[in-house]
Amino acid sequence: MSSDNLSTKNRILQAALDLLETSHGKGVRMSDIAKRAGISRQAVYLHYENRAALLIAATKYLDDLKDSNARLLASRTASTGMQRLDAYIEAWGEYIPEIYGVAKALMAMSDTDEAAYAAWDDRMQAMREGCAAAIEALHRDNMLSPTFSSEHATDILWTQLSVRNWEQLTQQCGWTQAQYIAAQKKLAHTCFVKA
Amino acid sequence: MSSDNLSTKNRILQAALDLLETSHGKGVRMSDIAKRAGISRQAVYLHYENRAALLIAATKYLDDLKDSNARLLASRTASTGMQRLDAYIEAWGEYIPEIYGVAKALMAMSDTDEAAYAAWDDRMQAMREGCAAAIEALHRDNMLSPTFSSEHATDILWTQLSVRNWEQLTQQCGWTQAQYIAAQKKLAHTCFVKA
DNA sequence: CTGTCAATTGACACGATGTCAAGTAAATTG
DNA sequence: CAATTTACTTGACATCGTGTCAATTGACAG
Repeated sequence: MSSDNLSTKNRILQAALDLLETSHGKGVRMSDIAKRAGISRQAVYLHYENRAALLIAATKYLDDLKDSNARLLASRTASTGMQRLDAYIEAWGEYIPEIYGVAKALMAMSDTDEAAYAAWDDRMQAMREGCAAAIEALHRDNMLSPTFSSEHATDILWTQLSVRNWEQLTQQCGWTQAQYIAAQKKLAHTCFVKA
Repeated sequence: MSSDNLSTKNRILQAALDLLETSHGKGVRMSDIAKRAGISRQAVYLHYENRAALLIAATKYLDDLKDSNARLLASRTASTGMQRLDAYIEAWGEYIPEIYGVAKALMAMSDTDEAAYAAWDDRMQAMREGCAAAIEALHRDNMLSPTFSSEHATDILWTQLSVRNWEQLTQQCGWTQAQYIAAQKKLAHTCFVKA
């Protein structure tokens, strides 16, 4: 409860985030995190039950640091549906590289750890809400293309904006971040905006 | 070299495939595979160097079983670019659920095992060739929309048809296989075919 | 001075992969 | 038929990472 306690807890989270960012989420062990936080491996467990809990806490900590909610909600203030769609694609798209390391680690853990899966799924459902809101805004403007239902359009946009897709396009295909954002906007217009 | 040897090797692969299919690639241990193949855990290593090698062999074995190459190449015989695009989306789309289990396991291993990564990457590059060929066919028919370059269109189609996206749309969004195929075709038409 | 709290150290269990040596049983070969 | 080879078995053991436990230390607070 003391501020020392808080400080150690945060030092652990910061250590985890540093390591996950530089290693792209791969091969970061509890002992590595402890070493970087300047404490013993066992002491980490005084603050976090297990690896999954630590990773989950790290993503929440990162959200606060980067003020992600504010950034994503900002897109909701756009006046037209199209502006709103663009703003959301940009806000989320610029956010992905900042969470990529932790996200990768959390996704990898999701395969084996129930809690990690739930935590990641929760975030992705929140992200889906943003997609649904953007599609809904288009619909209200009577600008939603009849090609797909609102429901299907949301599913497609949600999938299109996944972290895995960002990874593939930027890491494997060699797109720059700017190309990624521009292409996703163009793609969404082509698919969802009435001609 | 004897047919007994071959038979055991194949029994191991078949056991692995059976288990991976029913468990969706999660939590299949060497001992599980051995048990199902009816041999001791250690004996598996007489046939396959390690888990990664076994998984890689299993995907190749599955390809042969399902005659995947023939099915994917068949799309190349379509006369128009659009037919070719549709045929490829359908052939690959129908193939995904058949390899899903092994694919999931191989993708999970790719995080830690270099050889597994190389094997999976190799398959994905081959899949990308198919996408590139379909886009190229559209281009030759002068039916490729000017929205994206051939290169970018290939990247987008390749990403759109990823196993992860299939997984998200069918498992998380609850799409049926038929809905998935239909939507992917519609999506590709909207994005890549000249209006 | 005494208790509490954060952290340390060393030891250890577990699960999974992978290795090694010795042994067996059946088929193959001289 | 006897010797050898082949495929496999068994049991033991190393390694790595996670997670736990008990005993100890050092600081700080009442």
